[in-house]
Amino acid sequence: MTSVWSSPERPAFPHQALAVVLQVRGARLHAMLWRRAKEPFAGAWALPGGPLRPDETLGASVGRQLAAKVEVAQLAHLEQLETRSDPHRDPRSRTVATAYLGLIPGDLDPALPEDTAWHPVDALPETAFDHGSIVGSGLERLRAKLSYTNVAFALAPPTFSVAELREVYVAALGYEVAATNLQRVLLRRGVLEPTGEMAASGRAGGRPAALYRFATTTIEVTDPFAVLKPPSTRRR
Amino acid sequence: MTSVWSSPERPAFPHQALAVVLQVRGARLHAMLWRRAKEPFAGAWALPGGPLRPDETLGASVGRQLAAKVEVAQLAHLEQLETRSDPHRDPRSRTVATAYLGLIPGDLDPALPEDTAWHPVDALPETAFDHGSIVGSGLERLRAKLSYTNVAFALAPPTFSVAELREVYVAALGYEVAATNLQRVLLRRGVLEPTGEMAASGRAGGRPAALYRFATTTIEVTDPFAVLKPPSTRRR
DNA sequence: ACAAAAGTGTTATGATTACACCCATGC
DNA sequence: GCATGGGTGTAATCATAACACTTTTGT
Repeated sequence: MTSVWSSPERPAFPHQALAVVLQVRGARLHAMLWRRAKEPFAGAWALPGGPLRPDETLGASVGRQLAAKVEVAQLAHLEQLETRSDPHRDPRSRTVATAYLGLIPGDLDPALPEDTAWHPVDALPETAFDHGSIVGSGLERLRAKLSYTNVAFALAPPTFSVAELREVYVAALGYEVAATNLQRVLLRRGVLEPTGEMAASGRAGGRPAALYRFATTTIEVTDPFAVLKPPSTRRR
Repeated sequence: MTSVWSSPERPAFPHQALAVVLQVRGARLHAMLWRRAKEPFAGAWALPGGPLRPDETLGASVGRQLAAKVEVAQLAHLEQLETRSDPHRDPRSRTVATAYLGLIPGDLDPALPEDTAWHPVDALPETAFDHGSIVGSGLERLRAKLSYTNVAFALAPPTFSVAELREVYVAALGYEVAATNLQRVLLRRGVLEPTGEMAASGRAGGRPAALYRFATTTIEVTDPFAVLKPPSTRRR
């Protein structure tokens, strides 16, 4: 199945797989973008991605395209975000695009191609096509999931102190989070577990921090029912 | 822009827009499906939908295709769900499909074509393609959103007693919900407002129920931070 | 000793569940 | 009067936020 047929009855559309890749760098959340050399949007920044091939799924396609920019193994999480279909989103010709959200742990510093760079999500440069608003969707999704799932495992290093984890949350959420409470919430939910090891205390002294890790490195819902919980089963 | 070009560099794919349309009927949540007459999957039940046209968005396409089955004005809510891209999801030839979730208020009983019928989501008949699992995704999305948004407006009649609303929640969530608490949660959040009117009391007597309506008929997040709320701004 | 950083104890707050009880209506 | 629902009052539970205080380290 290397070719796909089309007819007036079943029109066909070029399809792009795009990725919003996010990473916390220097206490700020950044998105990976590459600078377009050619028109349209020459000089503007675009999401990594490219055409879907005849024999791959969108997920596989995103992985493949991303491999041109970073080592894909470094992506700790990848999920489908949304599909954009405005007929004029690409001025050249109609293209449908499905965006994914990818997350990279903060301890990695993947080598990037010449044209590719990290940009703080709260100060994006001029973006190409509808990519700016797609980054917005990715951000929104990440923020929502940080609060009721364990996704933070995909942004944090493998092992970390609560203070470091707090930085990740603050960078991603964009507001202050108290380390004390963060620790307790995540421990009670069983999201974090102590490694038993300690971090060296800083240059200025201070009690050395205990190191933690995420109990799971697969996304899981940790706070299932925001409300309207099913009736409690226990009798008293 | 009535035609779309394709090349080995930019392969094109037929694209379907599908809809998971849900409604509470007789205290059970149902999905709208039509019975396929032709192969493949002759006799199996499929989601309404069809090919994306060259000049429409996916959202518009879903609306148009759905119009062939129900009066679209009856859909109180429609949102994009996900895009399926398995190369073999359609055995005839590769097709990408984007599914939407549509909700119809319980007081309506739209006329359906001959081949189309409602099926309880907890007892679906044999389904075509990957449509069964797409219904599953829709259900999951609905259940999650019932708990932190006001989506229930799209399943409930315009005006209702708390007991009726409770039925909607029970049918959609699949577990018991106490009317007392449901009322208080939704009132406190400002999701419901009293109409001032009363329902006639039933044949067997009983206190007449007060009628309520949803304050908004647009989806809104009503329980924003499951946890990790931003610090409170008020000083004490 | 003292400053710095981490972590624990403790209280307050707020939302929600559970459940007893009171209210309004038809027969 | 009494059965049938509907609605309110209230206590118990639980998760979280806030903050004081203790612990452990470097200088």
